[in-house]
Amino acid sequence: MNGLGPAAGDQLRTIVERIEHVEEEIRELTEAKKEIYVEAKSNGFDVKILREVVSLRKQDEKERDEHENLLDAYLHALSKPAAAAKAA
Amino acid sequence: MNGLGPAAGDQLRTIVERIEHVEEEIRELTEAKKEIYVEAKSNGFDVKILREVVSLRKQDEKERDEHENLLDAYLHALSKPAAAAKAA
Amino acid sequence: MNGLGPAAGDQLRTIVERIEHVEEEIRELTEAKKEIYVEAKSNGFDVKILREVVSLRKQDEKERDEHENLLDAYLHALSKPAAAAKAA
Amino acid sequence: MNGLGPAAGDQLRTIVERIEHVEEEIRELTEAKKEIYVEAKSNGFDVKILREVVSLRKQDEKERDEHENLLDAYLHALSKPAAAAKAA
DNA sequence: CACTGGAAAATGCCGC
DNA sequence: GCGGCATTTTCCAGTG
Repeated sequence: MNGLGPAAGDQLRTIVERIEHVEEEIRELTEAKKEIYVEAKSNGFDVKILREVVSLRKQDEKERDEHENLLDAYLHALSKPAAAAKAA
Repeated sequence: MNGLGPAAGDQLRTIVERIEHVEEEIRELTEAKKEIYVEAKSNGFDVKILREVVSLRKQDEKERDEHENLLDAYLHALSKPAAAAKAA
Repeated sequence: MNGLGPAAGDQLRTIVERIEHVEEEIRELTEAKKEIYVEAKSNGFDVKILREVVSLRKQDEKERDEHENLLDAYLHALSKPAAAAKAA
Repeated sequence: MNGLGPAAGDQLRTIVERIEHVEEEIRELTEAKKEIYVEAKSNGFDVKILREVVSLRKQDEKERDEHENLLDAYLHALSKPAAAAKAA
């Protein structure tokens, strides 16, 4: 016995194919992204700076989220009756 | 002067938006992929092995052989008692 | 009242300091480990394979066999044309 | 030929042993850390809160660092003559 | 084409 | 003992 049921082969094939399909789409989009950068470059943009801008916008967002999380964590810890208050 | 033409701002905005859109699609597909694995798991498949299967199908035979040869060489070198591991 | 005794603050401080101290030691060792790999690499070793060797030595034979059997079962199920993959 | 020099076996063994030694030390420290938490718990502390405290102290530090980094990044991007300023 | 940093995956730990 | 979470490890795109 191997832990697989009777019709496992078919199911397995379906699953693997679905995964491979999704991965193929991801690869295509990654390629598309690369091409956008190439096109931008050919229009005179500095690719490095461009990446930096995109990255900063992501980080800004993340920063904002983390702030909220941190705040929540503190509030949560403080709402606990005991040890948290001592620690503050 | 900065080396960019007059409507560079608009162009820049468009570019950044296109990139962010593509990245969003990639995120969604990555999420979809994760869900396929979760679903597979709930159907009794071993996710780790499943990933290994998908990964193996990506490598062509030659690469696989090369990898195994290299790994064998290391293991063999390790099993030798002393400095007898000549580069055969 | 919070369920902690009077000198809980001191105790807490001590505990937190001990934990942070241990974590610092772990960080240092992790760093040392990284350096060993870097050194090995600069001596011409393939780091990826090296990691694989170390990892293989961790698994005992039994686990390795079980893993291979399971992997074989999956690959076998995949190679079958239809739903013939009975749980043997 | 396999990419390994003549005395590779000895060198390899030494490297692997050093790595395994460091990993053993890390395991011991990780164990020690776990025991500190167990001990704390037996002294009436809430382990979950304790972890939260340790983690918050780490995050606080990181947050401060990241703030500086983010600020630096912006300043850096702005000091670039062209595209960055448009993006601001 | 080797290095680096950031994303994805594996592992280990905790509470149910 | 299983699923979710945090930590660690591995992988890969991007850069010089």
